Amino acid sequence: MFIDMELVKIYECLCDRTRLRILNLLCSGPLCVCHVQEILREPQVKISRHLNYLRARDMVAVQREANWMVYSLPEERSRELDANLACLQDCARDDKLIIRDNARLEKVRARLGKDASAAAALCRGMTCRSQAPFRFSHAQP
Amino acid sequence: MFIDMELVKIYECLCDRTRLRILNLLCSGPLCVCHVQEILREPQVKISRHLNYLRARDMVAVQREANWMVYSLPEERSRELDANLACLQDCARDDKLIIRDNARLEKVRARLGKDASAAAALCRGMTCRSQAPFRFSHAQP
DNA sequence: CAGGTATATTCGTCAATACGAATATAGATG
DNA sequence: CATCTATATTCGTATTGACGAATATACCTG
Repeated sequence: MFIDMELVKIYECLCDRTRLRILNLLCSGPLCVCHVQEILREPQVKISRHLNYLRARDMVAVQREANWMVYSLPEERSRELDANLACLQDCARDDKLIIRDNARLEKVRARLGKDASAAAALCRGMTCRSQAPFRFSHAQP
Repeated sequence: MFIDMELVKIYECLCDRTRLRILNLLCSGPLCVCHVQEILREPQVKISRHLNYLRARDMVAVQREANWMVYSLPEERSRELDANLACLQDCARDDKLIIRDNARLEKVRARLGKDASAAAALCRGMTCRSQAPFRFSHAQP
């Protein structure tokens, strides 16, 4: 209804490079903090604080998954948010950083794809009952 | 090419209520400061400072017109800027403040329409040779 | 419950920004 | 040149946000 209630808030969330990258990632589906961290290659505190910033403004939703916090876009999204995320995806598609992020994201998703339950948990944001959820996927080569 | 070069800058410009309103106005064509001021009903310093902010980031262009400074969107606009301005126009179309701004804007433009040279100068951002450009249009009822 | 892993919070600091009040500037006019 | 009008700048201040280092919390595992 009023500018500040939604639109300005959206732009405030988008006007930081790290948050913009995070939101771009979440457009492809839910992710836990460590995966965001792995993809952006930024320190954990930084990621966590920006996710907190986004959460405080209802731009993302969280769900605990054992030790992991799975962040996703909120299920109910305003028209403004949807429009701006679409615009972002369109604008960012030829940005080098975003391209690199998306490439890394695909790798992570491919890796998760090997563990059906972990991937399913990530995608649904629901409980994963396998013995070591996600664990293997964080091993570095 | 890189996020910060264009996209973040755009969002920084949009993440303030006053700047967002100004940019919405300029989407309809050039305006001088006093008209922006009249439409937004905000103090002159505030308008001037935000216009300066936008100018420093190449989000608007200026042209002096006698005593008046005529602001407009830059002629050459990046794909990102165009996309985001279109998105803004779409999102803001049912915002009460924006609706009120647009209504006032139409009144100003209607008033200017009576003076062909003043209106033309505004629209083209070019010199107006009539004796008292714009003057009458600032008179309050 | 001891220890590990994933994530969040606190703390101190630094830079950016928003604002109003007062003042300065640039051009027009008489 | 004195003055008026439109706009910009400076000043002082308050708020917000970004960051890294260190620490805390929550859940899991043995």
